Amino acid sequence: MEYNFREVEKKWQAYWAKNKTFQTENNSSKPKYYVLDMFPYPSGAGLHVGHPLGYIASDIFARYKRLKGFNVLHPMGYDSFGLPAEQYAIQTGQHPRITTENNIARYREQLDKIGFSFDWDREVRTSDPHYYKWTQWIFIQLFNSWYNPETNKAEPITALINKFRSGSLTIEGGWGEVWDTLSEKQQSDILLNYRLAFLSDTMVNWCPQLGTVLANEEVKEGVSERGGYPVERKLMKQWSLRITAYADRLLADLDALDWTESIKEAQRNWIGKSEGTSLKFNIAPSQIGEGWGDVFIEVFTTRPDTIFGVSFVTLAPEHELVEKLTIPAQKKAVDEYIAFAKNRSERERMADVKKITGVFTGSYVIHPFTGKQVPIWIGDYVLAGYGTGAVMAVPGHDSRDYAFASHFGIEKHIIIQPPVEWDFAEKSYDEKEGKLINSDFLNGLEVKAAIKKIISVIEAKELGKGKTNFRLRDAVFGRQRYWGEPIPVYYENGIPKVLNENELPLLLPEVDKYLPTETGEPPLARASSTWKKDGKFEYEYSTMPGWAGSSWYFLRYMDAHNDKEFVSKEAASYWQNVDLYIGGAEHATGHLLYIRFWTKFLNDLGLIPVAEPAKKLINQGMIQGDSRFVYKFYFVLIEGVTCFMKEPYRWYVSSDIVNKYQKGNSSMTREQLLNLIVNKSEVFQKNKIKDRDFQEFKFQPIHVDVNCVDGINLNIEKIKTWNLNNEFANSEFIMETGNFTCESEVEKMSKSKWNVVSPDDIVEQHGADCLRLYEMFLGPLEQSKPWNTSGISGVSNFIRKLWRLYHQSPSPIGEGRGEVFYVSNESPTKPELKTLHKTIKKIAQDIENFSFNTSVSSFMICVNELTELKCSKREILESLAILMAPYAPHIAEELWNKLGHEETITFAAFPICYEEFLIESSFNYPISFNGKTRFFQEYDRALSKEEVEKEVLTLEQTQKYLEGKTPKKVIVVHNKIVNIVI
RNA sequence: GCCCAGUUGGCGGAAUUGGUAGACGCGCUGGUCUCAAACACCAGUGAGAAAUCGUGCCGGUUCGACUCCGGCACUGGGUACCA
Repeated sequence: MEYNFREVEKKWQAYWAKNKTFQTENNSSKPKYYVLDMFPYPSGAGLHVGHPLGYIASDIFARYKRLKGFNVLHPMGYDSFGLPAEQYAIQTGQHPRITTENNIARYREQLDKIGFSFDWDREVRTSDPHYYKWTQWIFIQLFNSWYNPETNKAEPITALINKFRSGSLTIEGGWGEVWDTLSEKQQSDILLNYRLAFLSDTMVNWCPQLGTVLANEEVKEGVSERGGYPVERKLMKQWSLRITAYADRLLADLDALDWTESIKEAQRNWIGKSEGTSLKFNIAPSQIGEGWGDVFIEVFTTRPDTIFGVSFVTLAPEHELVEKLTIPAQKKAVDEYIAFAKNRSERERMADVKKITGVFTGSYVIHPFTGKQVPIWIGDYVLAGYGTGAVMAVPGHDSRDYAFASHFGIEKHIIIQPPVEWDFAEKSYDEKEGKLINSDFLNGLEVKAAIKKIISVIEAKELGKGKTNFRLRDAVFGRQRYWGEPIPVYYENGIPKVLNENELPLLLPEVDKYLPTETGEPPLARASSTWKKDGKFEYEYSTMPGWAGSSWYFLRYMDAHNDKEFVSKEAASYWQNVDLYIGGAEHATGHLLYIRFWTKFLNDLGLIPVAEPAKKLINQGMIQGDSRFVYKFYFVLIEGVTCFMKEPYRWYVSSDIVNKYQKGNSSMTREQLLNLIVNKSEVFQKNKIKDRDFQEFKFQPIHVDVNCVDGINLNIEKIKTWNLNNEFANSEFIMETGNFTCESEVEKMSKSKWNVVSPDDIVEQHGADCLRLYEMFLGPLEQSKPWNTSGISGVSNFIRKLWRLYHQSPSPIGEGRGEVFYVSNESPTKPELKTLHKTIKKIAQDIENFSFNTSVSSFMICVNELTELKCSKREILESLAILMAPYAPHIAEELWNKLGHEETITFAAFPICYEEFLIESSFNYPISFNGKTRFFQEYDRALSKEEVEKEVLTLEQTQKYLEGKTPKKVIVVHNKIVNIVI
């Protein structure tokens, strides 16, 4: 009987569920191993074949670790708060909870069919109140903490209050008061400057279409990552998290992580540490009016060595001194410019990065070393949020300053002699190489030495001091949306206060509509008037962003049902952190930074024993869609010619024909093309349309569902019933040969491009084991690749071949091969053992290296060889079943069962490779001449280098290639290669 | 612009430390089985008539380079004036 994957897979999935095979205990004598997948957002479209790629890889690894004797934690859950469900709710009125639950049910069904070894008893959903209670609880801890720069960690805010109270820390902001004499409001305002979760007026990314603010990571190229809506800068009172306090540690700890270099680089760039110095420029005395006091412009620069090259100073348009420094004559121009800069959206700014804009204030500063007057400009290439919002411009050695100076005709000074030829009329010299010139006391120094020297001078003269800046911004934490965790804050007399632990969770209230109120408040403001703290204080109306729940979920899996703590100390100390984390690289600077931040914070408070969430991270590549297009034929007939037909009627032309006409190889003329179409079309024939009747025509490629196409050949019957406004029902398909071919293109897999392939179809047709093996066989895990099912038959055949290996003759019972299960208890032969142990070695290596594609090949080779050897030895076949189990668990379980085992294969012992079976007595040396292999010669492995050399030179073939010459040199690498140099 | 990854037959890809380039699979070609087809099985398959040539291009190191070094091109991803 042939292998019946449908029956077998269903049977074992039911077995695993019933016996809770993958349920994991929090204590065990076995060593622990934690394998985690980035959990999915359950979208309405369901899983496509790209999703399971990482899940299959992690599942193989988890199953492998179980076979290796580890206590494996391998959970799954859902990141179930998010925009799509809410957008759907706005459109349909259906509560996002319902949509989300339906979507989760569908995801679960799809996941179950693939045979993953998840411990579903630990499932988490971020939108579940039992879960978000603890997300809120962590927020409260953030609110109640500050970052102590002395101990370099987060500490309770009460410690800070004590410092203020005792006077060991001065209260900043010119309060100069005794703490206890300050009002509650004043105290609250001061503390908000320290709390790790704080409320402040910040420039935020406001997305009007989504009606919410977005984090920097959620904005791509000036538009929202989800939906692609324009984003603008806006000053708003917002909850933020002080991630910048952790910038240094987030950067430094990257080095020790076993993550891909590209992700670490992305994080390093995002954090963007730059070391430089601050520097004061005094305002020229002539500018200073009455009552100005001690006014100066402070700039931040990483190139203090270029101080003598400064030819102007630029302020950001938002800089606080702009108004003061603008002279009356320039006021109009400056006001206009600031208005212009303000109204430019982020997208516009990015779109014309090259466009240089700015305006002169009319004022000057005094150069701190030369004493000369330096003009003050305003330019929006200077960002208010970075450094001090002011720069010293050195056009000769900074390309942005160069562009600005060139545009406005400001002088440029050359103060570094480039070590290479340089045309300063062309561009600035930005490199940190070369000797200083025209720079007074810095002359003759190399750049690096000059930087050192100037900083010491600046510090000695108290003009500024060494300073580090980060590109990383604090993370905006509030969203003006409904479907998220309520922020556990209420306002008492305008003072934000957090709830007590026993008041959690603060449940998401019911609302009549999921839209902002008429007054522009977030949807939570629609909650009933009784939704108030103690019936009187208003709650915060913002909810948390999508990344809140995912920033700590790896901890909840350790102790998913704990209603006393977010995770128990015992569970956290047993599981520590994730040993292997698999997910997409798109989370490089978002999720992966936040989860590290929260982990460090919880670690600082002593709540968990680790400071990093995941030791090893693997990024699976994206599976792209392979889209198919058909060419639609549009035409205009010349005047007077009419074509009668039932409306609507359409023509599609096979791509091979269109390409012959279009691809510029002129293998088909316009007449030939039209003739062909006219001849093949019944309608044109009936209406006696001729090629000359066409005034003009064109072909337009339109997407068709890839599921209606076999390779590139369109299934015409299928497409006619494909329900896209009945587009294809009443149509003619013009083709030359028997096949109607489509165009193809690799694009992102998306519903709108009709190139989505669901894993369900593959599982239905070929089985889960086949899907698992095929997704792995496709190529290296980390590489992106288009989905293409053309090779799936190879894997499908392999599974059948594997099955037959356990059923092959000599069977004492059945007649034909593959009829009856049969293994023999005889001792295996040497070649059989060699094949097995070679495979054990390879598979173990491959799994450890996450090279799953090559292990599938090895299995194929193994099965091919054993089939060839007609092997039916129990000793071999049992080991093979275990080897296969992580990859193709269903068939492995079935074979294991037939081999007579009552228990699941999950906890069998991974076979051990014995090298002695791999040793061969001889080696087939490749004999090469000048590095090119020409022939082979077999010698005993014990033969020495010298003996091999002697033997090779006597060979007839060697003489042939030597052509009578004496070899210059003969290299023999023992049991590797012989190379003869002529 | 900057950063990262990649470029190997018709296709997906393999080659573990510099040592047989193209494993394995798809596709294709021929054959066996069949009334026929599908399935299955067997054989062949980088190019070239051959000598030889071949891992994006140019150069280097080496007895020997897909692998190391220098330069360039292209593709994909990230980032966007961060002083």
